[in-house]
Amino acid sequence: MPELPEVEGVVRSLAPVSAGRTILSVKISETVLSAKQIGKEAIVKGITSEDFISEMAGMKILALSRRSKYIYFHVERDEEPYLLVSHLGMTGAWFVVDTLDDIKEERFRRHVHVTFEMADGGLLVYSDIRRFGELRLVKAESDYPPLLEMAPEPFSEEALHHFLAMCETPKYARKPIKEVIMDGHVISGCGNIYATEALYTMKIHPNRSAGRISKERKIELFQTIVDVLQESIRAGGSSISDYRNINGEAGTMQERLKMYGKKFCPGCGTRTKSLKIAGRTSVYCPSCQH
DNA sequence: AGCAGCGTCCGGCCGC
DNA sequence: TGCGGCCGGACGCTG
Repeated sequence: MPELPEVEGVVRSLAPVSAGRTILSVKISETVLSAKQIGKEAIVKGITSEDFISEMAGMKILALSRRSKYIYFHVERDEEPYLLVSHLGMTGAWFVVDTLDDIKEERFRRHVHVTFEMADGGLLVYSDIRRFGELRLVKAESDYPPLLEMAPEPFSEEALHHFLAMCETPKYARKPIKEVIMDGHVISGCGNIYATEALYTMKIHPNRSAGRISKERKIELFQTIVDVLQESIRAGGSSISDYRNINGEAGTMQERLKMYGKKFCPGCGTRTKSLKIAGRTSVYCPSCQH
């Protein structure tokens, strides 16, 4: 389940082996081709398969960056810049290999959906077991408004003020704090794992209304989220279920998690509880979190 | 106009 | 061993 730290790890490992290379041609899996043919938006979004294939041919990858949980491939063709935006969804993964057989893990090898054949011979491969991910080619972020509506990067200077201001709007003030911090319009890149961890560290019940937390505590909560995201980046991300970086390496952050997926509170030993908030499982300690 | 709530995209896994 | 139900980021649509 890639959240910001996992996506950061992908960008860091993918950039050095893909930047500077040129895409010769593109292959899309039969699964995706037929899904798109019957009108579904399958992985390659906002464009027909044929157009994606012809648009991507000849693209040179200039650089990679991360924005929230999105990977941005900065590309150009005939000196015209484009952005190839990649979201990993639940189970997306990138590989740089010579042949598909080099993808060692069978479950990824079985679900290869987009293969970019590079001019220098290698392959840049997108695999996605559940197909919740997406690839979207745009001229610029403004071509796809949701990209402009994302909260600032959590490590940027304006992120804290953005968070505090959003908490005070009528839309968010009465919502559960967990729903608020997981909303990409409020904080970028904080998914279920890190929201769960930060609320546990802060001893805040996930269902508490955002408006019923003092400004001081909200500032501390924000800093806790930033800290846990940075700790996870340093640890190479959390390898829960299907996340690997492009070298097939698993991160170690999952070993440092204190509440996500736990049956008992590591602090007091109380059996944890779980409730649904905004459709997502939210684990907490009923004794420590209020 | 803006928002809440639901549908959508799926394979894997769990429990019966 | 077979199978129905559940899970989940984030957008898009509906009412």
